[in-house]
Amino acid sequence: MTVTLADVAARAQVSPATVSRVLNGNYPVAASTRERVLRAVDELDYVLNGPASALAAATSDLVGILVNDIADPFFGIMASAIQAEIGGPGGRAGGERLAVVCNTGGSPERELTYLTLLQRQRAAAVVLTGGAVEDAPHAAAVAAKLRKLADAGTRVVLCGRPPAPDTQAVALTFDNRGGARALTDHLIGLGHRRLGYIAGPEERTTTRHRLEGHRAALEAAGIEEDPRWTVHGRYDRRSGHEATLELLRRDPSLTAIVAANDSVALGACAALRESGLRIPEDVSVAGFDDLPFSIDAVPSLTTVRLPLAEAGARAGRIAMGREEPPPGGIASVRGELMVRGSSGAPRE
Amino acid sequence: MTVTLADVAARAQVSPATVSRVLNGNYPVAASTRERVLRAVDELDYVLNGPASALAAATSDLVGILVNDIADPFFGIMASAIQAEIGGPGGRAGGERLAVVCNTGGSPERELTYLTLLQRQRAAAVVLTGGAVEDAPHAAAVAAKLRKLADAGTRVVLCGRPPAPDTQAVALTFDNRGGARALTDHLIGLGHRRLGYIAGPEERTTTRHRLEGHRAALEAAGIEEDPRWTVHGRYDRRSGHEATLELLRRDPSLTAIVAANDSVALGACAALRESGLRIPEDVSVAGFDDLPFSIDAVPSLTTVRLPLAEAGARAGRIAMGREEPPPGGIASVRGELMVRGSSGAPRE
DNA sequence: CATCGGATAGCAAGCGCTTTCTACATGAGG
DNA sequence: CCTCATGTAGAAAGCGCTTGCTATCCGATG
Repeated sequence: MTVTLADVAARAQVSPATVSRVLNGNYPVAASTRERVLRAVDELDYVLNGPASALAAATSDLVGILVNDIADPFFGIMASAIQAEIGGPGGRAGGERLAVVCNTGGSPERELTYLTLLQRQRAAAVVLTGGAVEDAPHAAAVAAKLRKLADAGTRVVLCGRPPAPDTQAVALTFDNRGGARALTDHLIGLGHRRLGYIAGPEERTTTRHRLEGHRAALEAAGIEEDPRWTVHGRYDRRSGHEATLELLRRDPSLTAIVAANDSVALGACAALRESGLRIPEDVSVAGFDDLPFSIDAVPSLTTVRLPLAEAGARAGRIAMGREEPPPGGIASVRGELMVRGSSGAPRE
Repeated sequence: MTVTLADVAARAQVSPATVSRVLNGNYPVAASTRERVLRAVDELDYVLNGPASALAAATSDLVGILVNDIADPFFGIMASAIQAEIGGPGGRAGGERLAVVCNTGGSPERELTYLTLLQRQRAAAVVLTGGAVEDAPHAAAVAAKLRKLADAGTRVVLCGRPPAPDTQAVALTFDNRGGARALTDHLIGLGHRRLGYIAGPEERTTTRHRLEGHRAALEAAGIEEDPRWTVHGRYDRRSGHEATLELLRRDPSLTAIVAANDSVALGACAALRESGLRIPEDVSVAGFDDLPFSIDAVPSLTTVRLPLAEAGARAGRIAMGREEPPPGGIASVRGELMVRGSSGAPRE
């Protein structure tokens, strides 16, 4: 039924070994023979059996990409960039790799399960994107897994994720703390003194780092933070909406709201408008990430641009061994403050 | 170095066959034996060799998802929904499948290459999302590939894509025509008579169907369309921006602009604002898809909601054989008109 | 003219797992 | 007491490919 290497070999009047070598192109084969084989492949419409060759060669052309939420452009952009670099179809010839995008939904268990699944597939490389969950046992489990993967020859790269100690994983970390600091500095510079902060889920590194940057800015400016000014939520619009109403309830005198990311900021904007507040005249709003839609918000969103595509591309290249890992295996990727219409001086 | 089934068998004092059966759970194994095996697996930290078992069993647990652009939430949302249903980790027990998300970038060649790659991996199922390219040779090539995949036992589902004739592929098609018709009907109902249309790339089914729906509405209302009112572009914001300026140049008297999708509509809004025009007082704008950000636009976008997540989930279930395909293998998924702030009666 | 080395091609041994078929108990039924 | 289903486990034959090693053919060399 299905055509195998042997069929092609028979048709081309050569041995299976030769066909394999023609297909893999890593062994001298006479031009005439090659052509004969290629013709046979074509005529029989032969398609290599991936699992079989992976088994025999003990390698695979699968590359895993772990994301928290593929429906979120934050991850989509990174995944797309990684994907473009791992040399899938369209990339430079030779390595035709398949990107396996795994949606963890932010769940530690699923993260682990996916890593096992990728280990099972003997993935050529794995890229983990986005913040990590801050839970010691889980972090240890992940580190152990990553170590095992590395041992098995899988290259591991972290993109937008803090380094994993005791691991050979290369880390391209976003400077969330620095970006948040710059953002809040900007608001303080405009004259704001009462700033609400809508943080992400409690246990994530990204959440903590951004919050720390924010607080560092407050502290540097001698502003004492009111505990009521911080609300935790998810990284989505809805959460921003709810959190904003909550902040407004707790302290109606806030003049600025800093959000965990752009989606949250958009939700905040909506809530403010519904509350009859103008942006930025009554309340300034700031986001984080600078996703494509941020510039289209009205007013356009002041935020911190993270070079998602660039970082993803770099992670992809490193995963493919096409670029040297940064010294020490760790690089910090900085964000850039984008001042736009949603931030202004506080009223009066 | 790496632990194999045989090692586990030795440790558990059983034959490899038994270990395999315990792991696959499709053959009676005495409880005590099972436990012994499981313990050995645990102690040795054994991980099944995916390629090997795929080869031996002639099946794989990979599911391919083809998308045009994973960075676009339109596809991200569908991919996410499909993924959730194919029973990856977190899904109901048993089938732990890996979703292979392939980014075609809208390129026919890459689409074909990816299909071959998935065929090579002996994918369990393949879901193709988004519109198809309207090019006879290419369509034929894809159809041939799909046929071959189906022959090899791979289930093929089209999600948000027109049916592929002569193929066993199940199709969940979006009623783009109907949605577009409803949308333009709405605008005409508001009193608009001069409507610009920013279409997607020429050769795509989605583009054509939406445009046809739009024109059908015009015709039904007895409005003769001016060729200058249609501009083609890409499905992104940038394109919407440029196309809008072009439309305005061609006919400044337009009172409404219908966009190929929400991103394009957002670009259109930006261009209009920059041109000093108010929305919807001076010009109404409408999008398509109802992506999450559409409701946050200011004014919020009138658009056609496509049940992306629902369709994706259904496609995923069908791909897994967990839901009956629709009768005839074809189902039309309707959109829903969402009237919001960006559309209003024309001026004067 | 015998010999040698380079270029090609083939042989055959796996890679690690699944699965059919067979073997062996064991307790039930006659 | 013997025969038989019934329930479990093992032996072994692949699955389709890669690759180290060997064999062969040739023109080049001494």
